[in-house]
Amino acid sequence: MSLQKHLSELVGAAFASLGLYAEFGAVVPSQRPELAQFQCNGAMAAGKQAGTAPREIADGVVAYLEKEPEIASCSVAGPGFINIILTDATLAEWAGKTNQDPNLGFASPDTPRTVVVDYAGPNVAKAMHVGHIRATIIGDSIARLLDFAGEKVIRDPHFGDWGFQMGLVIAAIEEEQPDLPYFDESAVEFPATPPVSLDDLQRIYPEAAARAREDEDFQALARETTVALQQGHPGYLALWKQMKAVSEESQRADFAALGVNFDLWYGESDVRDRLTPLVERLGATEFAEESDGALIVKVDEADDNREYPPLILESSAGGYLYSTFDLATVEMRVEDLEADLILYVVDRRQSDHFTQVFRVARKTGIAPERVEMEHIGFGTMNGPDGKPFRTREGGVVRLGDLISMIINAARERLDEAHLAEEYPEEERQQIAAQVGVAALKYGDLVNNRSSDYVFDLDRFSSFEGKTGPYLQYAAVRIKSILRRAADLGLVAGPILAPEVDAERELLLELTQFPEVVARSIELRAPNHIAEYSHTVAVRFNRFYDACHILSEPDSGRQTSLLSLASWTLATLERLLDLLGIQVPDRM
RNA sequence: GCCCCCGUAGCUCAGGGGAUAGAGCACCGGCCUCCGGAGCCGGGUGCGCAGGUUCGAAUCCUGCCGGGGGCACCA
Repeated sequence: MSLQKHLSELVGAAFASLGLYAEFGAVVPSQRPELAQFQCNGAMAAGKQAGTAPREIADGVVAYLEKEPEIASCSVAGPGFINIILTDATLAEWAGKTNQDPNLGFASPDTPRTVVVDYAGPNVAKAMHVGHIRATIIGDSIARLLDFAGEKVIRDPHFGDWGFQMGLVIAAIEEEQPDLPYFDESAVEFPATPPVSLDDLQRIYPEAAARAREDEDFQALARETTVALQQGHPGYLALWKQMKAVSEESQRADFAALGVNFDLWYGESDVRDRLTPLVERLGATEFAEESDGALIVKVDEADDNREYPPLILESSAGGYLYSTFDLATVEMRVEDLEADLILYVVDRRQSDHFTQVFRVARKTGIAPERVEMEHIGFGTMNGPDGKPFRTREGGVVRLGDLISMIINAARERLDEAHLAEEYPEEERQQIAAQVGVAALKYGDLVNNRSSDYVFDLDRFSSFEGKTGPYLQYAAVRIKSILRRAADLGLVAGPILAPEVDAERELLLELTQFPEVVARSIELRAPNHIAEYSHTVAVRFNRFYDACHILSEPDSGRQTSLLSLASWTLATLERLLDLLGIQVPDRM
């Protein structure tokens, strides 16, 4: 139970004592900190419903609350705002309860759900690029949030490895090097090493894609190649496996650099055995029909204000496209993984695609009613010019390059600031990596996920302002105090009633942790965590300035302040962990 | 053409139907016998425009203007 929930129940009881719904008692942090700590706005709504003057109701609530020992003062303001200030003893009591709780006051659900988080979405045949950064970072944070909240989380990168892009690349390679054994119908053995490097693929794929747009013959060839692969052509399959291995190697490196892990390592191809049976089954239902040589399912619904394109089950060439992969993947996640909720952390430009998939999955029974599916869309990462982030030459920036870029920037900032100068080189580089990744992740996650944002290397890697490095620095400073305190033999003690404003405000801020986490999960919005972590750091810095722990003469108070500092650190580290950011021990 | 998203301070961005709309940067001024000053304190005439709903709107609805995106065999 959080302090805010506890208060809401208390105020709810006050409303109930007046014969009104307890729900009106919902309490939120005060918007006017100089007036109160918490406020309840329920009197206005209650007044309207009961046909009574809001202030009259508020007066009644206040009269009830004034008798509560936890409440120091309580008053009505404006049209019927109820302002509440708690006694310092109550704050200390709640601090004591939350401080030692590993979940920092957050209560897990009674019945965890199985949640599949589908994010990152790398493609075979190319290295990850900036377009994957948000999917990876946001998806990872959402998975961490759900995991912290006690859900059973299954992280799945969902490789794009079975579609038309594979046919394109294979067809292009076949044309370039037709003598390779993969293309020899009679071959039964294939080379152990791939005929192409990742750099080759980086070149071949865009070229082939561009050519297919203009060259109808090549396009048809690539489609046929895709179908052949999907139908199990041995040579194509062997080549495909090798290309997959080549790109996975670089993708694993990128994920490792970002500190992102998955529970599964599945792609479209992992449901390939489900494709034909699924299409045959749906093809026999009233939902499917033939159109322009393709097998489609219409997805329009009665109260739509627009027309949707149909979902394509099977292309006119006889191959399967990503909608079919996604449907089969839903089926797999429902049947094999027993998912209750599937989250797709994918660029919001694909919202029509997910509308199609969700509707078809629902109406064909692939996704039973109990299974929820959500598209968690996000906006684009732009460059300083406001257009999608590119290299100076106008090319696509590889994710690995972006990561190196920001780690180098972090290293430069550390050197400039003469931080970590006396540490071993290995540790300095390790710190630079942690700081760089923090800069990248925080710079992304602090934005509302559905809006576009501007990637600014210098700003993100700065130690000043609302940045990842600033938060790491704040946490490191607390660690430093705790280390020094330990050296002096000081042990954290019970949290006493706060005496100064900065101390009280920090304490109050820390009690908001459960609400912020809950809201962040509900909205699938890590930016609330990011904003809150900054607020906590700012509150701590004020406290740090106002309360000097190590020189505090009163030992009871000193150990209380120490506890507050360690509670802050625990909160900050947890918040940053939810964003996928690590805090070095020193920097 | 139809549909979706966005428009908030000089800049980059938050903002949950509630009071006086916030943060960071930048700029100006203070604070170092003290735990890491990469800190703290102070400095602000901003919700694209016009209507509507509501006791109350940046938030919900309608229209307009401006920007971005999407519209079946790519993912």
